Amino acid sequence: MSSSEKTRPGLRRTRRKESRPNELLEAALELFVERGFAATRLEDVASRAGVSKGTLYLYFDNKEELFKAVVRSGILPVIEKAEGLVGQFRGSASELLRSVVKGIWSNVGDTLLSGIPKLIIAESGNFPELARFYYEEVICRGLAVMQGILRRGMQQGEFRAIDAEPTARAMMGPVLLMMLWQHSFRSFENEPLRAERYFDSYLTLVLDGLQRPASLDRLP
Amino acid sequence: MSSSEKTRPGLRRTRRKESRPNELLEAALELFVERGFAATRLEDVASRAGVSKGTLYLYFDNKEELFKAVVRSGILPVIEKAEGLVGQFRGSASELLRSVVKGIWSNVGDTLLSGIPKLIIAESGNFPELARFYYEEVICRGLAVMQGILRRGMQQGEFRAIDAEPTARAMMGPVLLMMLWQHSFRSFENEPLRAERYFDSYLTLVLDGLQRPASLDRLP
DNA sequence: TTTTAATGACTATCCAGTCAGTCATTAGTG
DNA sequence: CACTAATGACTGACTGGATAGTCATTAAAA
Repeated sequence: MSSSEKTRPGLRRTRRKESRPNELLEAALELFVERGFAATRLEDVASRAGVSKGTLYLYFDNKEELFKAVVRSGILPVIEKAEGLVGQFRGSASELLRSVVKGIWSNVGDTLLSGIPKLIIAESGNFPELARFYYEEVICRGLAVMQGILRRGMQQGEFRAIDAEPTARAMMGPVLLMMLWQHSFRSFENEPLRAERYFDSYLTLVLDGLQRPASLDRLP
Repeated sequence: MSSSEKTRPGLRRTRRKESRPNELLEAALELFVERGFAATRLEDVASRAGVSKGTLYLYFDNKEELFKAVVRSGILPVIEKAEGLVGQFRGSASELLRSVVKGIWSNVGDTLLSGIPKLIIAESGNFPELARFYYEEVICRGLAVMQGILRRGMQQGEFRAIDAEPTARAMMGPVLLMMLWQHSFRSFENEPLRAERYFDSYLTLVLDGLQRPASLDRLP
């Protein structure tokens, strides 16, 4: 369960004040996602970033602050990007939904950042302030984006009248599931389900639904 | 972060060999879900169950075995129940889907057991064998149940032709999301979204889809 | 030469797991 | 039925190992 990390090759004791924080954040994200907050040793984080433990403490006050910095620095840029995309989009709500879902996947899901939701879920009990931060700055804003798409579709007569708030939340479920899957079960699958096939099915499901339209019964 | 648990009122040192394991399992589930595996102190588990730490070791070999027992004992009965329900159900696939989703919610989601998925997700990196067990005995069987419903609906001409494998997985997303939500974000909501409204919207979404049927355009 | 980034040995604490001893219960005896 | 011996469920102080966080020292850069 615990073993010291390999030291990244390179000169020891070089002074690189500017790049240390990001390197430490990346190493910390990797290990926190893999092992969780409590089970991650700061010595391993440091050595994965190619420095000693003392150096880590030059840049972060303590383990908890490092953890918060990992979450904050990783996730805010993404949500801002998504909000921008929706604001400037011209086209049908269905197309917008498609491109937002695929955008989330390519910017987060397919990335180390997909581990952040896992971390927040795992540690929400131990870091309620952090969970609240994530709730307000990521989840609420993310759900607002999704609700905006649904409302736009309804206004344009493209979508049925649905209850936007719970529907938006439900629609994030399959996206979250795929992110968590990456980190928990992907290695057990014989042939991992490709993201493209998954999201195509998901989009077909929510756009067209399962039930055959009654009118089809009249055809031969 | 760590404080000793309140001792449950009652006589100390009563001999209750039969009921200890379940009481310990329940206390352990509560604390593991709240704090995660590594951050849970066995002394707290024991004291929440009203015994001393030594007693815990009479019934479980070590912390890891306790953790595995929590997962195994909590989740297997549920999946077996779901499989039974599907086997004997007579009625439309839509009705079956409704009753399976609501059954999962009332038997797991609304229960402490909803913390088990959270635990597995959080600790899959530290307990790969346990994650594999869960993958094979719960997830695969659960997805098979869902695929069975979809295939039944397609055979009966009730559902469109869809790609059952990824669709089944996507359909579990909103259910999982709601379970995780309970444990991570519910306390932050001003007025928590009621499960009934959520699942009604979810079922409407997947059964009817978002897009208005073209035929509606002909109506006034 | 001065400044300061980087180091790693050190300390203080925390907790999983142990075990010698305690006492509630019950089987055995008169 | 009353009394005692034997059992084993239960306890909690203790130990050994691990690791978060510190700080005097080292050496790269300016």
